[in-house]
Amino acid sequence: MTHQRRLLVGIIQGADRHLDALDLWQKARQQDPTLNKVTVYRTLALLKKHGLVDELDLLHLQGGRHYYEARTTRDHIHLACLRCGRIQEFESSLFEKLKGQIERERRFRITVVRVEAGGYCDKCQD
Amino acid sequence: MTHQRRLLVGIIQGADRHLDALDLWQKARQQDPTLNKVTVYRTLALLKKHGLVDELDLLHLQGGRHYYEARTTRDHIHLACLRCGRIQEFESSLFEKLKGQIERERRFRITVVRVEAGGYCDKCQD
DNA sequence: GTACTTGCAAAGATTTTGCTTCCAA
DNA sequence: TTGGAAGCAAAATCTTTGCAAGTAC
Repeated sequence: MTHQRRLLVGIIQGADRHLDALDLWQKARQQDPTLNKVTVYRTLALLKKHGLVDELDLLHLQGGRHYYEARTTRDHIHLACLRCGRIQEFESSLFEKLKGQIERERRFRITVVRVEAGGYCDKCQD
Repeated sequence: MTHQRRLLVGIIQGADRHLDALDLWQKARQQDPTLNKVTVYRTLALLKKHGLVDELDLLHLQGGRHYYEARTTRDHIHLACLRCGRIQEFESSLFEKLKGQIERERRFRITVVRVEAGGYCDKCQD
């Protein structure tokens, strides 16, 4: 556990929105200007491999980057508004049931699941 | 409607697996060797914009590329085995109910939805 | 002390853009 | 004929790799 990793993990856990690698690097550099972008990518890969962060695309609303969030106890769905860009999160017991159905009917053991819906949020409908 | 577009659309619709831009280009070149890779990207962007193809990442099992499939009448879930790489598709009325719940409870009008689950398929469990 | 991590530079992979020429309608 | 599309080359974006030097334990 290096101080670079401690710093990056702290930023991800304290984030109030989804960060991509560049966002994370820029925030980290405010506290440690020598921290290299490559270290960000390597740390994200490590955290992802260990299941501590989830990787999202948010439907590539703004290019091909990936966003990261600390894994929480309960899976949730991301709703991305195609007009205003707002990202909402949504939890549902139906979603939990759906995962159970997949595990039972296909005998597929789920370790990571990503649900992203695009459309128009309540504020962006005519 | 150019012959390049006709060719690319035909390949996507006839595909028996998920193709990325390079796959598509290589298949297209067999029939029209002058077809440019850029045309593939531009055509995919157009089809995506018009909702005729869906873009997937399949959890980036092998790098950061995108995969495309012709949009079908019914949404489905992609199950990616982290060990053998097999991709399964799964349809479920629970999934339809879940979408309905989101639309009702959040008043969010869904136009595109992507569900990708990673884990271990029936053949890859101990 | 040693195995693992970092920084740096460079390369790699994927996708996009500018611009000219061409073609479908 | 004309506006949009394709081809080509080059650039932009995002991510990974090789290697020497540094650091946690």
